Amino acid sequence: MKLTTKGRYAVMAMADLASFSKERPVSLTEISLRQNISLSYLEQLFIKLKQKKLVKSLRGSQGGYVLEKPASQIKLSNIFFAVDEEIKTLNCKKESKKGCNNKMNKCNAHVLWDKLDQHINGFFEKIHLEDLVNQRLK
Amino acid sequence: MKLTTKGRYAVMAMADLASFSKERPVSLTEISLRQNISLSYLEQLFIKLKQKKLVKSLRGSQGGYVLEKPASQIKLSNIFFAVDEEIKTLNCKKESKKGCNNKMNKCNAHVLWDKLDQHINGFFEKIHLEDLVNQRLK
DNA sequence: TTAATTCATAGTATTTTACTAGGAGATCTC
DNA sequence: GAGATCTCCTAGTAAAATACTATGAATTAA
Repeated sequence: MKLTTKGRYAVMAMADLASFSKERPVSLTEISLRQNISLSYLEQLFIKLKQKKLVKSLRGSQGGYVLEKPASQIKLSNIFFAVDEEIKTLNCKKESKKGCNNKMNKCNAHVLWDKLDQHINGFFEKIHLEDLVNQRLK
Repeated sequence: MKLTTKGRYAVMAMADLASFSKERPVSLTEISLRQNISLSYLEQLFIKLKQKKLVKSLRGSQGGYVLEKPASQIKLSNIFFAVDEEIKTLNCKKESKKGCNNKMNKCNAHVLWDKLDQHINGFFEKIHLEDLVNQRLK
C-alpha cells in the first residue's frame, strides 16, 4: 500500500504554486526544476488539476499557472481526486469475481476495507493546502 | 493508493483460520476454496505468516494451519507486516534522488507523508483479528 | 503405501506506473 | 510579424510491481 508519484507530485506542485504564484503565474518549467519532476509529466497532471478547477492557466509567453482558489480552500483530498490518485482499498466493481463472492468473511472484510477508506480519506479531507505550506500539520 | 491482494488475502485467510481452526487444523485447500484464492499463492503467504509466528503448521495428511496465538492477540498490523504489505507512503532511501533533495517543500511534504503513515498504521494497530471475526469494528 | 498436506523455488503473464516524444495552438516581447 | 515561451493534447513505451502458475520434494496420518 503506497502512494504513487501522481499524488505526491500533484501535492508538491500545488504547494509550490501556493508559495510562488501570488504575484505572477508560475510556469511548469519552474516547478519542474524546483521539484525535480519531468515537465511532460507535470503537464499531464496540471491538465487534470485545471479540469477540476484547482488551478487557472495563462497561455503564452510569461504565462503559467495560478491557484484558482485560496490555498485555505483547497483540501488535499481535492488534489488527489483531481489526478486520479484513488484512495480505494477495494473496488468491488472491478473485483466482482474475486474476493467478493465468497460466503464467509465477505461482509466482515468489506466493512473493514470501507472503514479504511473512510479513515484515509478523512485524513486528506481535514488538511488544506494552506496547512501544508504553513507547516500547520499539528 | 491501494491495498494489494497480498494484504487483503492474508487478512481474509487469517479470519478464515480464526473461524474454522478451533477444533482441528485447517488446510490451505479449504481456505482456497472458501475464499477463492489460489492454493499456491496462499502457500506463499502462509510461509511468511508462519515465520512471523502468527500461525502454526501441521504437515502431512490431515494437517494444516492453526493460529499460533488467540485472535484477540493478533493485530491486523501484524498480518500486514508479515506478508510485506508495506504501509509506506514514501520510502526515502529508495527515492533519494527524486522528491527528497529539493529545497522548498521537502520538509513540509515529508512531515505530511509521515503523518499519513502513522495515521494508516494506527488504524491497523487498533484492530485485532478477533474484532474482525466478531464484527466488532465499531 | 498412498493420499493429503506443507515446504520451497523458479518462472511468467498481466497490469500499473512513470515517464518520453512530438507537435499544435496561444500570447507576450521585441 | 517573428521568435521565444508557454500551455495543450495524444500516443507510445520502458520498467517495475503484482499476481499469479508450475513443479517437485518432504512429511505424516490412515
